[in-house]
Amino acid sequence: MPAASANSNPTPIPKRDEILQIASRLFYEQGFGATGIKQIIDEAGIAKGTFYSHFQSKEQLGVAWLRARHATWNGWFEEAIRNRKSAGKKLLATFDFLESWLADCNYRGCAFLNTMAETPDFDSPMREEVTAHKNQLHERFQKLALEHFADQEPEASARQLGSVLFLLFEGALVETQNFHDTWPVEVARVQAKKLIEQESAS
Amino acid sequence: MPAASANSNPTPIPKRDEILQIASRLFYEQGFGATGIKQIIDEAGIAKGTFYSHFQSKEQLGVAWLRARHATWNGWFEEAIRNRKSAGKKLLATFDFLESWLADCNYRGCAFLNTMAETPDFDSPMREEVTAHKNQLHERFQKLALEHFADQEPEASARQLGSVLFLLFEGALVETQNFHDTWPVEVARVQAKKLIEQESAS
Amino acid sequence: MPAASANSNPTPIPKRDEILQIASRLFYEQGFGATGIKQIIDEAGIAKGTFYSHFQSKEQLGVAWLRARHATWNGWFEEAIRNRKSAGKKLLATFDFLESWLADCNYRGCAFLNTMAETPDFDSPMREEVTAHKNQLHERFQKLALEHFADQEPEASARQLGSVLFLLFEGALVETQNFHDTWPVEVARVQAKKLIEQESAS
Amino acid sequence: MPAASANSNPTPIPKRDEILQIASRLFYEQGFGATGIKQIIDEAGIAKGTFYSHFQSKEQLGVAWLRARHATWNGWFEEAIRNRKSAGKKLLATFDFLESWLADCNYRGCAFLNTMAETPDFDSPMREEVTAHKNQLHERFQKLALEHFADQEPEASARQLGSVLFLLFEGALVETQNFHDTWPVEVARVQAKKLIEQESAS
DNA sequence: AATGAATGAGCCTTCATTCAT
DNA sequence: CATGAATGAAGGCTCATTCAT
Repeated sequence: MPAASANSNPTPIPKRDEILQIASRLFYEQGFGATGIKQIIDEAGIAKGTFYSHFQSKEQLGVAWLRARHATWNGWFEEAIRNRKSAGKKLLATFDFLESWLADCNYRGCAFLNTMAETPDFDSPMREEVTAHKNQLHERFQKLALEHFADQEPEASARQLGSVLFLLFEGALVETQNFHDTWPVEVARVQAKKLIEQESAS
Repeated sequence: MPAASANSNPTPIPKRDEILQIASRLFYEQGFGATGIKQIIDEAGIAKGTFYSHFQSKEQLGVAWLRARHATWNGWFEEAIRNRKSAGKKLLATFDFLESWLADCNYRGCAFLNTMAETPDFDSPMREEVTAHKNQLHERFQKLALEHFADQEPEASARQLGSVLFLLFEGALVETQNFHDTWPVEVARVQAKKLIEQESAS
Repeated sequence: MPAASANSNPTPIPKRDEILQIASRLFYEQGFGATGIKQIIDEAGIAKGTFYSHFQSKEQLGVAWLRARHATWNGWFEEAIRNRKSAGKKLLATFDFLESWLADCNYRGCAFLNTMAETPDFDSPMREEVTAHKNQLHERFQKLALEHFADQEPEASARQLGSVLFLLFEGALVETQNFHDTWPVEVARVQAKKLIEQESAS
Repeated sequence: MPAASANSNPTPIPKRDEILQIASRLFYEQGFGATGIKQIIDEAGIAKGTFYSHFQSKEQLGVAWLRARHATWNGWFEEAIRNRKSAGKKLLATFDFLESWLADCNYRGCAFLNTMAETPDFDSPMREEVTAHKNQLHERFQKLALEHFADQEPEASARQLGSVLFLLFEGALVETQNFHDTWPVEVARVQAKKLIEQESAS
């Protein structure tokens, strides 16, 4: 037995993370409400009590899921636009990212919007995560828009364009999920290109 | 007893309709999954068996709900744009309607998109109702766009604009629900106006 | 098959009553809190849901138990004093009853006081049953005392004696349960006799 | 580090005592069965294992609670009668003490009788504490009665009176807890006075 | 001593559906 | 058509206790 790092467990994933990982998959694929604690602990191979020693409640697990998802998804998003040379190119690239991500996730769509749909209470902890996530995404679009339109448009106008691109992004996301077809992304991208380039040209 | 209007029975509301009406309210406010049969029959004041003599299953009730909702919501939509004198005006009016409807429903949003979010199976009966509803709405936007842009744009371009307006509508809908604030509708309306009028001007 | 009353089921005990009967035994023997719904339904041979179609909640079952117990126990009490020729004799007979009942129930004591002990919340539905039961028992002692002392004592004094006999009864009950020995009943009876007869003599 | 009082450790409260103190409050207020280990360790700010290194089991903690409670309550009792000049006065003073104590504890009543009620097994360790406590209290009443009635009554008669006063005390205790009203103490005190003084007079 | 993850049986309650009446 | 008792799996969560660290 030379070292613990040899074969089987190179730091065997802290149990809490394993639970979160399994739950994340199930919440995303089936929905938060449709996923029971039992399924999570069965797939994790642990006892009920073990689960509750790691998470106060199912809702707290839901919050942890959305927080982790926020980091993960933002990572994908930023990575996808990182190499683009300008803010305009980055804005356009978001729609390429949208298309490939939605195909990859089998059109299950946005974990946050799906959660919002089954969480009517606006003040619930999970809804706060949803709002925070979308707020940040909206701000990201605005920041890119401000950068791109800075020298040709007044700030208010640039902000409006950032919001429009955000809404096109969200609309395309939701309708691609709905139709299981990426035509909405294509439509949005075409319009986005027009907005981004036309303004430059005028 | 020749006619139902004869004596004892002023046909108040057929029981099936009453159940559907109550269920519709609950499904919309709380979500389909979060609403139990028990609550429905309790509020309707009927027995379990009575419910199942009217509806095969909860899912069938869900389908009936979405079908009725489709008719109702489309009625609101058409009514809201009926008086506008041109297709362009009608397209713009859809955003006014969106704003007032979302405020009226306490930002609970779209019954169809909410249902989609908690129904991962694309082939399920309820998802079919969702897809059908959004398909028709999209076609409505295209039809109006074709009418409005008919003489100044090629058909493909008009269709693209119809789809863009649809995506702006859907994006604004979803984000107004999310933020409990109508700024997204305002953003979408401003852009919609630009698209509708600018094209006319160019 | 001549009649349903022949052999097996002469009105087979309504299921609700059977549940109540089983639960009553378990609540009394083990305590309300220490008895789980599972044990009740297992002994009744029914499903969880069946239980909940008969009783709203465990607490409601508890209330039903105490109400039934009130009727049963009062029946025993009244039966035990029924044949005595005078109010004084009846008052004395309550202590004979107390002794034989406590031995019969294996010194498990009073269902109501036991329930009170594990129900700190004074306003809870089960506590209300306890208070009502003891109130009525107290009033029974007072009524007998008024009858017995009517012509030799002012009313207030007769009431005081009724209450004293009630407290002796309750004290003896509780301490016989505690010690698993009926000496407290004996002590109480001797004192009761003195109070009942001495007053007559003075 | 010769003595524990040296530097860092002003020995605030030994941890075991702190646990016991917290548990005592919770057991008394909520009942033994209704109080979970988790609540105790949470309020004590310690870990599960720490708890079990101080107490073998919940039941052993229960025993420790009752032993400590015995000492505490007896202290209150003795303190309350200490200044009275005679055994007769002391006997009477027990009812004054009863009244003020029951009001102070918010009518939660006697920890021992409450525990008895939820502990059907007569031979269990906790029941032994209950029996021991009540035995000693009964003996205390007898001792005072013997002292008070010594020269006017035969011993057996004095003992009987001691037991009667004990039963009145217990009955008043239990019914004051039940009714959340001290009338039972008042009734018992009036009778006690009569017994104590009348015998002296006869 | 002290930690807190792990256990597994148990808590009370609700689920959608069926079926004998 | 209507009733509501019956099902059995599942819901989220707590229980007292153990044990490797």
